[in-house]
Amino acid sequence: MLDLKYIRENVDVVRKAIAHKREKADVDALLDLDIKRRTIIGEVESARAEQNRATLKIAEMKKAGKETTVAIADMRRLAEEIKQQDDELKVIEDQIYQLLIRIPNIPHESVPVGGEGDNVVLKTWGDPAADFQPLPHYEIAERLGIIDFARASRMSGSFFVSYRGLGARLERALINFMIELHVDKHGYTEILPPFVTKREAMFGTGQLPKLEEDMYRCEIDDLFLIPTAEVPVTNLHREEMLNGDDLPIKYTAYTPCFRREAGAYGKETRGLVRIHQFDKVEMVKFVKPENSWDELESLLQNAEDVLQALELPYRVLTLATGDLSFAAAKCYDIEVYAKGIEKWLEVSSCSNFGDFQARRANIRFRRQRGAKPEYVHTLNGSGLALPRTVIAILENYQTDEGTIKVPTVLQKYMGVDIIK
RNA sequence: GGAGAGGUGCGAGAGCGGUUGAAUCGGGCGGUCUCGAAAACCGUUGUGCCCCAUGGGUACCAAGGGUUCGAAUCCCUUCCUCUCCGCCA
Repeated sequence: MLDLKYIRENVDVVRKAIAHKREKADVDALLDLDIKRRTIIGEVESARAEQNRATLKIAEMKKAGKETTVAIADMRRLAEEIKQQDDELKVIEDQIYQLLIRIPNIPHESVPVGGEGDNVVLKTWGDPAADFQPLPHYEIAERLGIIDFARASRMSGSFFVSYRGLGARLERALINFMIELHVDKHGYTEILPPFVTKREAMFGTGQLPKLEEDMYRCEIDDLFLIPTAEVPVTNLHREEMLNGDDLPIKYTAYTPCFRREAGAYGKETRGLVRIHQFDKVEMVKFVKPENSWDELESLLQNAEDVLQALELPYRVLTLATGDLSFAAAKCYDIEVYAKGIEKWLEVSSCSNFGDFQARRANIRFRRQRGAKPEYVHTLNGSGLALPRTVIAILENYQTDEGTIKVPTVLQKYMGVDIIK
């Protein structure tokens, strides 16, 4: 959410941001309502001031034993008026809020303007070339009996999977490896949060109101299954005043993620590429405003470190404005190369949200005791999403005998050096 | 699931429906004293919004409604915390 005052004073910047992000938001209506709002506030508040004065006078009159019925009758009328204006104000403020929460964050100046085709490849690491054509992961996994697509679909529907034997073990190995890397080497604190949150939490990080259709929801309790650990972990500090000395706060968390992927069924989603439930290790940071751009770079580096340790080829993209998510000011995508299906697959998005989420979730800090509260900046990035990492391992570490070598860093977790 | 208790400022904690933005204590900050420190004493110590803006106004005592001329204080709803009983991984 942007600051209303900021919008009022920077209309053009906001308009441009909306256009570049290919969002729809009615700035004119917002400004209109803002003017109305301020007019009414002026009226209501002077009426209140009068009411407050009168009310003191009545108290004095009573104390002095004077007759107050006339004064009270007058006040009754005034109170009625105030109530009416107040109701009107409330309607307007609600309308303003509804418009406000639909205005996207403003892209950073370094973000290329355009759509998906304008994403910029920032760098490529490792070698995507293969010396033989490996099988797609879904075939090799099926053959080795480490992922069971058919039975998972039978009980839960399509796009759910069940890992088995060393497949399940590989999943756990990756989770442990990533968490330990971020905790031991990158200085993050591990969090194991709830996997279900309330509506307000989804609002805080910006999933709602836009993405309601993309989430699983427990109707009776109005609770949502998290689509990413970003939601519970960022919301840990919702409505809090943090101590400036404690910043930056860096959390990493493993959670399963649930996404309905409504309307996303297509032919490019075979196997593990797009599933309704997947595991992910996430990194979340709360930082001082002046540091957030540096923190974005180190966040990206932390995510890259995972792929480098796994020795998987990848590239980094700077997303163009049109591809940027609603709440992000800037975002890097990391895509791992899968040699079997011959595709670059997104395994991480590292974003700086500036104060956009913090304002919405009301996460602030004070530099020192007694200093003015300021909004923190929040960032998050996957480190990494598991299924596509598994795809890359199954395809890139495949041998021409149809076995899978276990990446060196995972061997101590797997207990074996080959899956056969 | 059943029965209770409670949610007040940075913390603890008070608050007959009318100078309560909120007593008191503690903490923080500033000062006096001191060679320095401690102690003691004095002062100070919230956020948002609006405006004819070095000032004025208004709102906020979990959240939202209601009663009233006037609500932290009374009523209703919701959320959260705690205790006891039951049930359960």
